[in-house]
Amino acid sequence: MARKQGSHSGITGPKVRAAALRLFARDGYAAVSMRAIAAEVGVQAGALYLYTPDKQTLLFELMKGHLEELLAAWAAEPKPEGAAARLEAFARFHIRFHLARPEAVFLAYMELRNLAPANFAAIEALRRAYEDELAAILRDGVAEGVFSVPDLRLATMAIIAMLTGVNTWYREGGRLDRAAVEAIYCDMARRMVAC
Amino acid sequence: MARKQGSHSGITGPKVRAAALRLFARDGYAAVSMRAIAAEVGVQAGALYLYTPDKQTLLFELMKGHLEELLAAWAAEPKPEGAAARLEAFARFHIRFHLARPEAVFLAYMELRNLAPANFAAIEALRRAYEDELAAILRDGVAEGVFSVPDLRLATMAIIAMLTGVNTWYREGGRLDRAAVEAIYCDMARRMVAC
DNA sequence: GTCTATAATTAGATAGAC
DNA sequence: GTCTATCTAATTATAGAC
Repeated sequence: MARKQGSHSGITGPKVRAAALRLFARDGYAAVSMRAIAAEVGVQAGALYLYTPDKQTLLFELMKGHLEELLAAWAAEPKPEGAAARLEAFARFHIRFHLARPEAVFLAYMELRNLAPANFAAIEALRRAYEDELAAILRDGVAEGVFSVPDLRLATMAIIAMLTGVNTWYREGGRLDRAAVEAIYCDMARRMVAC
Repeated sequence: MARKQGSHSGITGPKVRAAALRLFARDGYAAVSMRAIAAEVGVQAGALYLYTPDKQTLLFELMKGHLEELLAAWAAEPKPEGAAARLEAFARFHIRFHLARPEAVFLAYMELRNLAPANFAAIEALRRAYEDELAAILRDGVAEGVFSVPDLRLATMAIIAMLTGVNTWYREGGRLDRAAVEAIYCDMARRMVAC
């Protein structure tokens, strides 16, 4: 019987996370067995527990990693002068970042209910921090007199929902490329809050 | 041993669907066992199979029923003259209908991947029919010269994503009541497509 | 670091009593 | 119409060999 043994080490950990992300996104956390993840990686189920204490932690680490990467990437973006330009930068960044990792985005939205309470709280805090970035841009725009926003929090939620919605229908090789989609959504976001 | 027997008939069927809806929405289709549904109804697992051939059909019927109800309710709405007024009617209807049944809405968005292929196709057709209702309003508005829409399909998806997003954050007894939320989102939708 | 084997539990669905 | 009992298969996680 073929028995793979020896040192593949150093890469199995990332492979486990990649396989879990792919399968969780495709079939849902509850529907994916540890055996299925192991098969995707090419090891036996027992070996997974060298890389994660349990299935729940695997899910949490994936979601946490995604949101931390999102916040870090936005922090690293150049921030132009003026709220209008910063809103455009945010909209374009959001679409670009989210279209580049559809599986992680899907997971972060769909599997919140499968998080243990403490893990859920941590994820919600990260999400809220990201929303606050957009809220700050809108607040600045109102202060500058370039935006008209009836309700700051609702406008924030509306724009994020609108932008994230791209992931539900965008397909590579479709009618519009990413740049065109970015431009059109940018325009719609600007209109929503323009004076 | 207490053994409930006799004719509770005529109400168990609806109770099964209601229990399945509640549990599927809360825990996810894959995480809910037939035993859990039975316990919620107050019967044993075997009894469920008098009301559904299997778990998959139970999910499909819930989603199909929700979307058919959505289409029928919109068809029954009064349609004012003019695309601008019809857009307002659509936005208000969408928020009102969706906030009234958060569990069914959640299910219809989250459990698409757990549908068998044929069932998925049927659900997608119903969803597309609903999207087409909004697309027709936007097209009429462009023809009337009251809307400016860079891309009809993207504007349709953007408005629906924005409106449906209300369900993710709205809580009864929160800062704004439903009427206020309707009004603000209506305003944002109008701005998005206004000339 | 990975395997095999296994414990303890639970799943969807069916059969037959009442 | 519902219950009890059961079949078959799959689940998470652990123990110990190598």
